[in-house]
Amino acid sequence: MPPYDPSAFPPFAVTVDLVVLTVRRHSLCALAVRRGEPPFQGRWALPGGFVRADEDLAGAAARELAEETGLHAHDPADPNAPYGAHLEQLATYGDPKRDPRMRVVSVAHLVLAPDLPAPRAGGDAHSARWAPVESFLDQEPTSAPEEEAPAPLAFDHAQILEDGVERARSKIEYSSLATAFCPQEFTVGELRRVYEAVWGVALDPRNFHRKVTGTPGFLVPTGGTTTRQGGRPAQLFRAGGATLLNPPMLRPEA
Amino acid sequence: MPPYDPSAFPPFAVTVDLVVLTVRRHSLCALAVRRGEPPFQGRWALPGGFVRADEDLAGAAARELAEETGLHAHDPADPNAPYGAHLEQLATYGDPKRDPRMRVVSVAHLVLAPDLPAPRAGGDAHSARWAPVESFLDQEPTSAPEEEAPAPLAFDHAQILEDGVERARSKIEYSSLATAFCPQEFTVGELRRVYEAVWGVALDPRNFHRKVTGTPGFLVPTGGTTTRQGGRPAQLFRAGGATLLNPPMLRPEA
DNA sequence: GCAAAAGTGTTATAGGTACACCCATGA
DNA sequence: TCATGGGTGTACCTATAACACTTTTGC
Repeated sequence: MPPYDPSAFPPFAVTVDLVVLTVRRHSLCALAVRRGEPPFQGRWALPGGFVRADEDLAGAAARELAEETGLHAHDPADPNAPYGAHLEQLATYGDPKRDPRMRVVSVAHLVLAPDLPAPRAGGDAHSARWAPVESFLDQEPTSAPEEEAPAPLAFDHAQILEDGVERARSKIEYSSLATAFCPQEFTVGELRRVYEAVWGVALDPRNFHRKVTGTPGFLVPTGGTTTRQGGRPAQLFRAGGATLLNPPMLRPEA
Repeated sequence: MPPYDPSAFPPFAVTVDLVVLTVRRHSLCALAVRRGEPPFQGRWALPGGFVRADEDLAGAAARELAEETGLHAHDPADPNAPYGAHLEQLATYGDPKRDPRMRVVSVAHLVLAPDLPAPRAGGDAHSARWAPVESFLDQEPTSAPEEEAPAPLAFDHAQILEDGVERARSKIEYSSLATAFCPQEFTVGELRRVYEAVWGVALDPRNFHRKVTGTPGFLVPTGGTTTRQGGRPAQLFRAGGATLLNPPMLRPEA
């Protein structure tokens, strides 16, 4: 690396973009915001913004998350921190032509959040929405046009979203991350519906129950029960300390 | 995102750093280069350099790899491309203070290569070396000081190397990436020694043989045999087309 | 013959799938 | 009483771990 010489390297803008996922009404949904300025004015895009001069990448992502949703991110380094959404770095996108204005490198982050109150974005409810991830990804006119399918996402955001969804799908296999989609206390059935929504499959409720309650460190019973799903009261659980599941959850094959 | 206004965002330098791993003499080794200029002059660091104005991130990583080692990266999008090292994006490091000179965001990449002829770096053999990854990571004086243990790596490169090693260790579990450490044709025993070196464990040769030859798409026999390891001649294999292994290889627990 | 590495067979056991069956609540 | 979801028991099957044993070379 050469000594400090500002003319020796080209200047870049660095942004963070957020893939914010949640499970609503049995379906995996992503947060999108409507762009107010060109390029791609009026199109949907992932939330994000410039990294400031004095903040690190995770900090910028957490700040953008709070500004766009009111969520605050959980800091895994501090287990006593208040409850918060899971945030992790996803990947970095730096094609020279990805932004027509200038050279922008975007460090994408993945956020997993429980089902939320309505999103807010600068107070304008029309400029932020949750939508099923397929509505952003299935852009070929395979079936009847649905009103759910907006124009393709701006920039390379469809690719970023697809990478984030795939990360989430694979990571809930071998980690306890699926609990990040649940409220603090949840039932085994609610957790199962998270897996079913993220993977897009049906799971056997009986084997699922045995498996998650038998995996050490995954779930700890709170002692309470709930009947909010109807039927027999279900035990309530919190996420246990384990982050890596052994044995892992197995995603059914195609 | 605000409209184009160069004063609205701080300028960053963007670099790529490379975690280049190989297996030599039954041990997982990383490539390091000696820094010629401050900061950290004379210390070992990961190879890397600035991203140019017109190249994308993977292209910059492939260029640096060729410049520092003579290796060229395999393009997974073109299976007919000539044999080459595996290259993938690892993670991005952007702490505001990670480089004392200026704000630098580094997009780290992971390279897996077969055992190589001696490294070269600008023709100066003294400025590049392979060393076991533990010699860079075990920086506490746990045992007798070895000549193998140089000063800690410059910048945050010890963290980057550790992340790269962990990525390699986990990825050979469920993908066929371990073959990237082998020459084009290799024996089951050679592949087993790769797993043993990367994981730092001993594996049962008999069960290993059954498992890798029984996993569809992992290995294809070339028909040839070799006796270069001594003992009974062993069949030679090439990497099969499969990238995801099903069932996965299981890393023995602690 | 002997050492060394390759490769096969066999057995015990853990974990998964499928599904019959019972439990506790609200309507 | 019935519908709904929660939860347990059990039989079958697949994959793995452990290890005895045979094969084919070099020396």
